[in-house]
Amino acid sequence: PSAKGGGGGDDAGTSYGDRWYEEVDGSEWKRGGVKWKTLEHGGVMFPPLYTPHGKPFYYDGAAVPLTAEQEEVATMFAAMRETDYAKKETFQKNFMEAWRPLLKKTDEGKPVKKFDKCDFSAIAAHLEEEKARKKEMTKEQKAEAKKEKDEAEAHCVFALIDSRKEKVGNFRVEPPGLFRGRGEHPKMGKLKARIWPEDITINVGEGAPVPAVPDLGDGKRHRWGDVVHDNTVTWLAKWMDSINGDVKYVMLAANSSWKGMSDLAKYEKARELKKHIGRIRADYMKGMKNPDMEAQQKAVAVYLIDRLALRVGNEKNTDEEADTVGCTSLRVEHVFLDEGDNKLRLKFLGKDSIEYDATTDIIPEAYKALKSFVKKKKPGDQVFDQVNPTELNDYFKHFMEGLSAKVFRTYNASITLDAELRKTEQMVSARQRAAEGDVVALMAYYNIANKNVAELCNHQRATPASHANAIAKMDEKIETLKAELKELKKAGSGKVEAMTKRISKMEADRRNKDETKNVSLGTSKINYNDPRVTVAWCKRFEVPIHRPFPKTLLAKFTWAMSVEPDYEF
DNA sequence: GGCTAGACTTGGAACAATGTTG
DNA sequence: CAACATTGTTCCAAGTCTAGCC
Repeated sequence: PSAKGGGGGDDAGTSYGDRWYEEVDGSEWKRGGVKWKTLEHGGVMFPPLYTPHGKPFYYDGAAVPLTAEQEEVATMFAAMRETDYAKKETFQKNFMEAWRPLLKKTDEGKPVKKFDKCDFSAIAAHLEEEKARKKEMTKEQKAEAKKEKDEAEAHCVFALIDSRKEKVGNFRVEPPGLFRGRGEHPKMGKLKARIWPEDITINVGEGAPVPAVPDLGDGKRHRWGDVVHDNTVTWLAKWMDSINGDVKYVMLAANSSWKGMSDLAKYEKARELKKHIGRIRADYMKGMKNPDMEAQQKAVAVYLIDRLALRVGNEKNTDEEADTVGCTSLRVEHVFLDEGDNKLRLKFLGKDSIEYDATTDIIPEAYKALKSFVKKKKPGDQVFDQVNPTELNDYFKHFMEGLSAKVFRTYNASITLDAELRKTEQMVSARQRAAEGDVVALMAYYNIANKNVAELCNHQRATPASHANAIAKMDEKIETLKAELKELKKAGSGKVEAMTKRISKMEADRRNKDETKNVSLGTSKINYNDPRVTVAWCKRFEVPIHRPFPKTLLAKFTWAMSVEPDYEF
């Protein structure tokens, strides 16, 4: 039970209204603290039960009749036939292993065992047809279908929490399917089981009505697995995932007050780090000179987390999960120290199996220390064998309450954005403003600042499918404009200057598009950049807030809108 | 103390809606 | 107005981190 700070009486901190951000400052948002007094909601929506299509499946050239249960899983695979997953051996193997027990129930004499002899093409063709039929629906039909869906879900969309109406995020229970792990995930292709009401725990206020168990259409009367009244958590429902055994939660949407308060608390914590970062940096500089190996490793690990914005790198089980690493789990094979004096190259797969590959100038002390850490070790050995995330996070607590490794990422991202945006006057020329218009020129610069943060955090994406095409089109356009320019020059036209500008703008756009083809800008905007930095900047430069923050982000960040123009992270 | 269940944030891709263009 | 591109939303996987168990 957390006492409300700032004179709110001895009640738990849940008495704020819709505009909670005018009343609280984020400091009362505590893990394990009381989150609500009353909680009422409509429960969850289940995916429809499987309807068999009866299309044939062939094994070794012959049609094999499938039961509904068998066909359902075959159809899951058929739907993924053209994806990269379906071509991977691990996926095929896990899929067959999941499918076999179902097939076993009926196959006599002609067991379906070898993946290579399976032919899903008729089922795949059927799925294509269905897709085409859906596409051919008229506008009216589509609208009608959407209306029906919305009506069926309406009771789940909002929750009533301490008299506030709050949007629920993911009230749809995940449908069964073939697990799509990222990277080389050992479990890819396994069957993710269907979730039934009996698997679900509902969390609801003590006096509130328990949400009705929906009729699934299977003629059975279902019940919730459990109903609890836990006011120290923010989830409305949960169930256990059959792939990894971890818990999946139904929580509120990003624009809810709970997420907002938590967000505010997160950024305030990161700002708090500003006051302590000097001491922390001084301490790791000292630590690198400490003859004790453990002290040295801790110092260098913190240095990398701070300067390279690495994640802490918790332990992973490579039999059950993809082999990815973070700072403390780096292995010798990921570290290259032969790229020049005091140059560190790190090449490893991080979260989501996204590759980190960058060479950074580091301080000589860290370079020297790293050399000693990898000495006499095998490629598969840990670089930081004497430190682990728990120890690091305990150590951080000596400097600041609540400080943990991830705070450094938030801190570095937000402070970078703030610093970059402070250079706006110098970076956006009057000429550019005149040529492109103020808002366009300013937003181009904002996006560069945003891109710098994304690169700091190594937020990458696959090149969009349309990229090459789009670039080719732009090139073509540039060529035409250049030809036009030539004509204008020849004619001694007054439009030469305007055309030159137009071309350079176009070329800048092209360059920008190409340079950001592999950069994912959204993640830093949504999770790392203190929104108040952006809001204040918009106010200072008279940029409409919807330019950097489209509708959903605006809703997510309502708490940040009233910040003063001179706000500093 | 070490371990892990549990809760919550972070993450890219897939999908849907909307905007642009020919 | 269809085809395509872009932007916005949903999905659900994959991290972090600590309370509380032994």
